[in-house]
Amino acid sequence: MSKQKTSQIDGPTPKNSFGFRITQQNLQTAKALHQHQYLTVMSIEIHAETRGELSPNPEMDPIQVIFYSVYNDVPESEGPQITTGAIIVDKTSSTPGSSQEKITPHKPTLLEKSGIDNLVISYVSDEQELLDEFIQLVHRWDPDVMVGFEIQMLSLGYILQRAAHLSLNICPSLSRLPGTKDGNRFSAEKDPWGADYNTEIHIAGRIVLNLWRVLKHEITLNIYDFENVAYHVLHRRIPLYSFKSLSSWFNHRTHLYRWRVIDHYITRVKGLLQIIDQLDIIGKTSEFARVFGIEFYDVLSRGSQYRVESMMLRLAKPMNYIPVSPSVHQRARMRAPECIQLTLEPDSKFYTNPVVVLDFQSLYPSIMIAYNYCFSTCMGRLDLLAKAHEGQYEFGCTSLRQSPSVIRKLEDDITISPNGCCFVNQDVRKGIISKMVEEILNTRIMVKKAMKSYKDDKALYRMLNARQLGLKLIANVTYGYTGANFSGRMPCIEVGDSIVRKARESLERSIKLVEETPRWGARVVYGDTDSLFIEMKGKSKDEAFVIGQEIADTISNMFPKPMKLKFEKVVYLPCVLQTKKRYVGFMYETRDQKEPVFDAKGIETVRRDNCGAVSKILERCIKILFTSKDISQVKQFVIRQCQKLLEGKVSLQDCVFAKEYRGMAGYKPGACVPALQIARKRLKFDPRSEPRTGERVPYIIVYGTPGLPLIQLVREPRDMIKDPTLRLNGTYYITKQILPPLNRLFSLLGVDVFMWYNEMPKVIRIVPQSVTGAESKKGTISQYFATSNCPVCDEQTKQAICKKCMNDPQTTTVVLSSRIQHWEQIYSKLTQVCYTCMGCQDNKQPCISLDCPILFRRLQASQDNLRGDKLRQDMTKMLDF
DNA sequence: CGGCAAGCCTAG
DNA sequence: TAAGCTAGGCTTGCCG
Repeated sequence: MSKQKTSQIDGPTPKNSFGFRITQQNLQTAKALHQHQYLTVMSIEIHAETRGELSPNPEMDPIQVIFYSVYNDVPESEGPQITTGAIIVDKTSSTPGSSQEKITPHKPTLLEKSGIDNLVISYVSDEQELLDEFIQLVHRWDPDVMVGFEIQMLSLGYILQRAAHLSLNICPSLSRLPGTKDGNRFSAEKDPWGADYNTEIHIAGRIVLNLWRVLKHEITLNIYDFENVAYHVLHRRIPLYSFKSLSSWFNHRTHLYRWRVIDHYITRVKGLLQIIDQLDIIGKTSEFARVFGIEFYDVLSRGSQYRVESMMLRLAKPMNYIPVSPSVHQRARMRAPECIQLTLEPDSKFYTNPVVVLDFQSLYPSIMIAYNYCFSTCMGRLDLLAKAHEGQYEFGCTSLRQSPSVIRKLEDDITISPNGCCFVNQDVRKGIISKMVEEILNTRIMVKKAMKSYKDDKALYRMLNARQLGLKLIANVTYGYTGANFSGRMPCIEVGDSIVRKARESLERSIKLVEETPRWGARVVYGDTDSLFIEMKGKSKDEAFVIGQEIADTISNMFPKPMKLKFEKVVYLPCVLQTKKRYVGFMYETRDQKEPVFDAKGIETVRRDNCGAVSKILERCIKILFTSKDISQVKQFVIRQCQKLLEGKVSLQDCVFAKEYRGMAGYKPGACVPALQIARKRLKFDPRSEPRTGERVPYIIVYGTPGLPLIQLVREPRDMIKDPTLRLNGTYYITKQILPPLNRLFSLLGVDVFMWYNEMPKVIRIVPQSVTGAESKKGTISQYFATSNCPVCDEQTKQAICKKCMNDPQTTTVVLSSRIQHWEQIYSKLTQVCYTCMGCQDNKQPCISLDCPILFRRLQASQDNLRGDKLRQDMTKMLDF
């Protein structure tokens, strides 16, 4: 990687300080570099022999197989690109030492179907050999990047921990510098700070990626497990098996099920590489490394301060600048910021007139350039400067001294920011940040131009896009750097505040102009930091486009270059402004666009802290409202959905919440959060199953005794499958999750959504009058489900279980639990079949529906002791239940 | 019941 | 240890 990364910087008279010259030749070189990165990426997963329901534990469970897939990015003529294989411990393996062979599977049809072919399989006789073979494998391929989906508990981490358990430190042997101790480390279990972020694996000369963590920054998902990522990135549904199933299949004495295990992990190792390729992770990261001038791994592991500094210091050094490095104390003493961005309180309502959205293009960077705001041009606050004359005065987190003669000389070359800070003009001295940001923006424009002419060249286009993106990122965080308070290495409140204040002033001026120009007939209804939402009363969409452009041009002319109010070519028609930072609309980007795009900001449709049902229903409702403008249709839809929820006829997946787990140390004592609750529960059962810090932990809400705090109703989704007595808390989902967001929106139209629900005919739910003692706790089963028949004897009763059966608890228990067991069996079969079924893929949802012919047939086939009609009957019962 | 802190996630 | 920024809305549980 280092081969390609740098040399440009020292090249002959680069066009700008970062060495980007967008020339024909340059692009060709870049292209050549990007067609092949000459990188080798190896993905690794392991299978260990687990015990019961427990997760693999390196102190107990030996590794049975190491799976790998290697992507070798070289021109094709030089060899195959992807090699996939496994090293298997087989105690029966007669050959001492390892034997390598290219196997043709003995059951071709089965295996071909599963995609198991062309595997490089080697057998070893024990774990020790497995590790040796693995080390050799690594040296044979010599991968630049080693990756596992989760490398702390599984994959590479498990291998290292297991080796450590066997008193081996194989970290150095895996590295490219086997002799050195430096740079090879991994912390097995506990980490001095208790945080998991730092338990990373370092192997000298190789980059080790914990893929799910990388993906967290790459794409926005509700849950970051392999299956969900594969679904969203690769558009493939991949089944999830428990460790228990995998272990039992692997160890089955007939070896008949082993292929499933192999298939599972091979899908995974291959999938990892496909995900990396699909998202262009390696390409993008390398490109960022080049743009920022930092190392590959640092792009992923370090913050934006590091990036800004890398770019800024490269500019500063030749100019003989040294950055200040304030102490913690100095930083803490710095003045607090006095300005905040301007966020207007929106005129909250449903807009049927067109609303035009204008925003300043890269406002903060533009201000830095236009007004030459920078550390190196700031003279400090005017009041201090005037008083200070001889002595030192406060500046940023340090102090400044200017001789009066200098101040006097500069008097005519100073601009004063709206909050009273002085900056010298750019002919006196051009600010470093200003210069840096200017070059970044210019380069970005060049790159974007180049992208247009290379649309057909996928590799080059991707690279340019990555570069363009990197530049945009860095321009936007440069302001953050000046204001970085608590962690900042070089914050300067004067600079940061001036930028914010100027931005605020600019936006205010723009608003004023719009309101003072009656011929536009426009009214500003909302604005945030750099944007204006303008209602065009009585205007058509076309007129809105014309006037919008005119406003944008007029306002842009009021400001120095490169400040520009851009008509982002967005007209909303119609739209709803809910509150600050929350709005939705049908968006038109061009005048001739026929179908609008649904665009939502901040509301529940785009937030990950509610379940799928909430965002789906809300989005549907808004769409119905926008297209039909008929509230009764919305009402009808909402009521139907509520009924489905109450009847429990809703896909479990739509009711799953997932929130980030901060780690045991990440919560205040006494914190009461679902993710923490689940983590505690899992820890009690199996320390290895604790969610990773930063992991999004899924949960659902079930029914329970009335009065219980919500936290007691939190369950993991898989509990739902294991324990059929649990029922989704339809009431909670409706009244606490679905209706409130709907109501927030529709109350703006004077509609009370809760009324719809209250008036709705509901399923009769009979709650037992008295819940007494332990017996009822155990038997929560029937307390909250809709029936007026006794589930045991089927006699009519007003209670959950009729009096007769209540008096015969033993029979009741037996009847109920055996029925539960039966249902449970069918249900687990059902979900299993459904999740692996390819039949209704276009639905993109597991149907778990009786109407699915494929499901029904498969289920019937798997339950050969069941007659079709009986099965159907049972299934109906279960689904109702 | 209202006010408040903690927690989460988003806009810009 | 290393860590861009602030505003803002919303839920939940606790306290007076």
